[in-house]
Amino acid sequence: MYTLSEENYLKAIYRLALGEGKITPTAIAESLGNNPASVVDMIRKLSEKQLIEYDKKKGVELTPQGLKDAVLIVRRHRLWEVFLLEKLGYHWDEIHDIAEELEHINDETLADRLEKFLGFPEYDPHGDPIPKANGKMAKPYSVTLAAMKTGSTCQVAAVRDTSSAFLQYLLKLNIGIGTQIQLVEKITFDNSLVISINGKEHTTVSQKFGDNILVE
Amino acid sequence: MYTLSEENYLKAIYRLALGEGKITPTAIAESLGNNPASVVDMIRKLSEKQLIEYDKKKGVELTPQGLKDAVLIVRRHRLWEVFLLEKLGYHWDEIHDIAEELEHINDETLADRLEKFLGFPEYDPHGDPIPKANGKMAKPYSVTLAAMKTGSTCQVAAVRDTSSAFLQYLLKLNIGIGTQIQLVEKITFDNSLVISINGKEHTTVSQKFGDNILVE
DNA sequence: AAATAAAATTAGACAAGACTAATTTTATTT
DNA sequence: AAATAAAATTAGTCTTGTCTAATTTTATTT
Repeated sequence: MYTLSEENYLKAIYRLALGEGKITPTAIAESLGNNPASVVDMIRKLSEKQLIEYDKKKGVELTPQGLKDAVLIVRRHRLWEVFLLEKLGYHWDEIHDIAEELEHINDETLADRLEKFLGFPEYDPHGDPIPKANGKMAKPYSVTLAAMKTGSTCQVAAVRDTSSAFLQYLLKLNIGIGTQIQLVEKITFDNSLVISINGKEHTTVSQKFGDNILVE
Repeated sequence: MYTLSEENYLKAIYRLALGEGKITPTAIAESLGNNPASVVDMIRKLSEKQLIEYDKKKGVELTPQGLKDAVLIVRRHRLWEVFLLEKLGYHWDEIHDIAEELEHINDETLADRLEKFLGFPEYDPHGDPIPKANGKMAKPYSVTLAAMKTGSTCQVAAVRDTSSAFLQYLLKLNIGIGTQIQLVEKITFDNSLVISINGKEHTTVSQKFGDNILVE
């Protein structure tokens, strides 16, 4: 299929496309930790391969083919995450980096077989929907904990940040997918959140924290 | 750990070291389908990293560290092959190339977890012994079908060639690990073998075929 | 609108790992 | 032992994907 780099660019562009606003070379560079000059080169390459279109006004956009390829990579990543957690017993803070490598293994039927073996999971261990073979997937969760009304109660549906720093912090706080959280108070000074985890003790977390928890 | 190329060289050298005779740059080049000039470069690189030693007289040898690393790659390859066959339902002619990619995924505990998940298999689907975490493994099978006495009966223990061309041929002949074969006759003209598969009809196969079947 | 800042782009360099062609070294014949 | 063949090595090139530094373009301030 494509080189490792090409796939990583496709994935980065796909992820950026989920947010709003146009996708600039600088944004891609930041997302991949690369230099913008390198990104310009790769934009040229992927454009020639008809996987993206680049227009100074509109920014970078995936073509239908590019989108299809990007979604396949995401599909593989998320399926492997389920495998690592459920079958091999990893914790959710350990699986991202390994899946980052596994996702590039390309075989006609591998993802489909893995999906079947795992029982056609809908969501990965971080709460992200797993694309089906046809590219369709459940709608991602989008409401953040920080956006909830004071006093309301919700359940953790997904995490935005999948860094092990964040996930280990959640582990320490006893928060996982499905954990019930009540938003007790918003501190107006710095938008900190006072929350109650599973009806237990009150804890204060930062706004950044609240922005990275998606609830339902 | 190492680059993809470095790992592939280590693996190739390991495989060649199982045979007899010294390991020359040319042999490595043939084994990887590379140019000898490229091999010379990599020999220099791996020597600097103390993974191999190269002496014109003795040829290439793995250092203790190089051997350890090579065995780990082989371990990962063979464990993934078991996974692909037993858990994902691939046939044995389809798994080699995928395992060739999976084997390079490096994680502290991945191979150990996979091994446990698979129930600590001793042999892979081609009959090759799977190295344990400490590097030890069962002795590989070494007696070829071609080396058997006329009239004797044996069981297929392993295959030397893991190309899908060979494995598909075996599939067509209904030969797998454990299949009983009787060596009915050796044709002296070209060393062809007349065999009886599972006590059934007689079939003639080439010497090359007989050299690639290991029996017990 | 001019000045300034930010973003995008170009030009040129570099490392890895492959190649070809030429040369040197080693091995094998005659 | 000389001639020849084979293997090993060197030298130089190429591609991929990155980088830095310099320049140009676009956006934002004042």
